Amino acid sequence: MVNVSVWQLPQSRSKSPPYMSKTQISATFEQVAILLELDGANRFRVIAYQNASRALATLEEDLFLVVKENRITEIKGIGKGIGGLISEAVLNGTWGNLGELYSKIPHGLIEMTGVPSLGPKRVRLLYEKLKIDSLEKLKYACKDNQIALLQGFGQKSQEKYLEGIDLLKRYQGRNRLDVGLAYGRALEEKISKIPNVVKAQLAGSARRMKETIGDLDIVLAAKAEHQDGIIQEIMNFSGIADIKGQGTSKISLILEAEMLAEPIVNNEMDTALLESITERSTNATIDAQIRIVNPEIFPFTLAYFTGSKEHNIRMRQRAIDKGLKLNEFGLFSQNKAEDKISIEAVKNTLVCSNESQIYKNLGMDWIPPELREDMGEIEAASKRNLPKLIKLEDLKGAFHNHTTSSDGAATLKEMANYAINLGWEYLGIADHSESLNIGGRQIGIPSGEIINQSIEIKKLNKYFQNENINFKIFHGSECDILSDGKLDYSLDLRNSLSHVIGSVHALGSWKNRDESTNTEFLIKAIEDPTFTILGHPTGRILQGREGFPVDMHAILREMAEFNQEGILKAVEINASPFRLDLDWRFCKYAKELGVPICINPDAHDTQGLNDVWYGTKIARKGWLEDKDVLNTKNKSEIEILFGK
DNA sequence: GCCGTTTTCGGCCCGACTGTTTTCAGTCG
Repeated sequence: MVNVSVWQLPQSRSKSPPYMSKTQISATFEQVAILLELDGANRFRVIAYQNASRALATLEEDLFLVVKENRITEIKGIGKGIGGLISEAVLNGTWGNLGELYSKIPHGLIEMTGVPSLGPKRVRLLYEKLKIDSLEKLKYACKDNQIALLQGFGQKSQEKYLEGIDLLKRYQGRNRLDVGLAYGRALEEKISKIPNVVKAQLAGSARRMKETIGDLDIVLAAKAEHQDGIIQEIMNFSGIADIKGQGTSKISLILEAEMLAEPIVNNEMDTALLESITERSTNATIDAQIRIVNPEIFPFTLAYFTGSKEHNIRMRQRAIDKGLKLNEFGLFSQNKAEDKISIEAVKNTLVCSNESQIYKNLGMDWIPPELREDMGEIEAASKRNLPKLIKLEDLKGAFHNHTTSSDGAATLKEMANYAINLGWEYLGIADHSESLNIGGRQIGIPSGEIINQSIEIKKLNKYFQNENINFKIFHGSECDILSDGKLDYSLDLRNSLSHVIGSVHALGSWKNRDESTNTEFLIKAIEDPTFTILGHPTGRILQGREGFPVDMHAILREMAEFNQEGILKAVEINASPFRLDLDWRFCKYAKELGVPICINPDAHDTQGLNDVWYGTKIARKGWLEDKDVLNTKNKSEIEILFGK
């Protein structure tokens, strides 16, 4: 979850405790886990740091408070050792003896583990035996035939590493959800068309709708006698950059852009997904794993490879508690499963023809894939208490959209017509405010000109009324939150609008300040009486740039207080697949606090309105139901809320 | 390094595939 880019221990800029934020400590522990692995540490110690990192990232409470009250080891996954480190980081701003680990491991080893089939153990061995501590040195050693001569290595490993170094340059790491889905659906469809394929379905993080996708997992069901032939057909697909591995039950491929050559025909997906395909650099690649199983095993394999890993661990534990054993081949009674692993064991499985029966056998409701992150869904499904997740059809409009008056490509009228065709009851227009400049060019609407937009909107609304069209345009603004937390435009102007979406655009000063200062300024903006919705709360661009540091839990708590007093302060899920900000991990907390969430496409053209598809998926991932989302309300309800 | 209603030790999810071995360790998901 944490983007690891700088390999050093954070230094505090604060003059008094808390010296470190939970985000900083969480990111540090993720790095520590990697360094420990390279150091040859016990693998469970590595896992302990990974778990602690995750526990901190999902901690809703104020960390400083937890540390002060000596409750740090009450958090599951944090014991005496790691708890001590956390307290020290928060109260003193120091990191115990972690500094030793950081200076001991050459950081070049980290990028070496990125080479396919080269892991921490072998990287360490290469470093110890040949003093290789960078990709360059590795490349040289391969060409110089040094690797093949090493004990435990050979000619094939050497060739693989050399190839891997080149592939690494084309590999972009994770991919945005839209890009991952485009590749995933393309491969899924191609495989489905092969004769004798009973079923092929995308699993993994793409099925769980994670905001970024590492690699693709596809589960393929076919009768045993057809499997070899099908594997051969897949290997002959165009658009395969490399074959990483191939067995009787699994193929591991690297896909390249040619995979997308044939258009996807899929009635569920919208144009936004198809558009994303063309935006993709043609030289980039994505990894894909295909599992081939007999049809009766399919639901188990699908569930297993949908994950997440954390969800699966809990599921297996639950099976054990019930005297059963769950794996990717079936659900067995413990005694019958003895000594029978893998495909042989299937003869003893409890028959489940779909995923829902697997959950049922474990005394649970079927869990939608988006929720399978071990964020409380196991408990909820056991108590038959899962949320009734929001659907795309529940949306009645959206509030954050642009027109040609600022940096949009479509006119007010074009945007409105498209929204009407989507079946919406309203469209909120929120063009940029006066201060927004990009590259010296003014993007936002000058305060003197906003009246023109207002007149045009009133005219259109009158027309809709006269023609008996149940549709209204709400005139808002995406108003810049300036670096000191003040809002752009005059108070009078903001008061004249139906809604004010406060967004940070000039990220510079926000990225250079610490978390608590940013949180303070953002709260100041939210407190402004004209402020309605917080736009793209951190300013992140997925796979592009990190957002500015801010304590989102604290922000949401602040917004909750206003809502308790009946004053609307909502937070947006920016539905653009480039952003998906608010992060879904905060949605459940917002929901529990009663802070309304708004799924906003931030559309800059008519097609952009379709991005609410992604926003809805992310909202589902964040446990949201229709009642938690502001833009599921109908037109008249919104008129009352906005007072316009 | 964490955890505990078989609790202070001995587990911690586990199977496929690969290459280098001649029975297995490392990597990956």
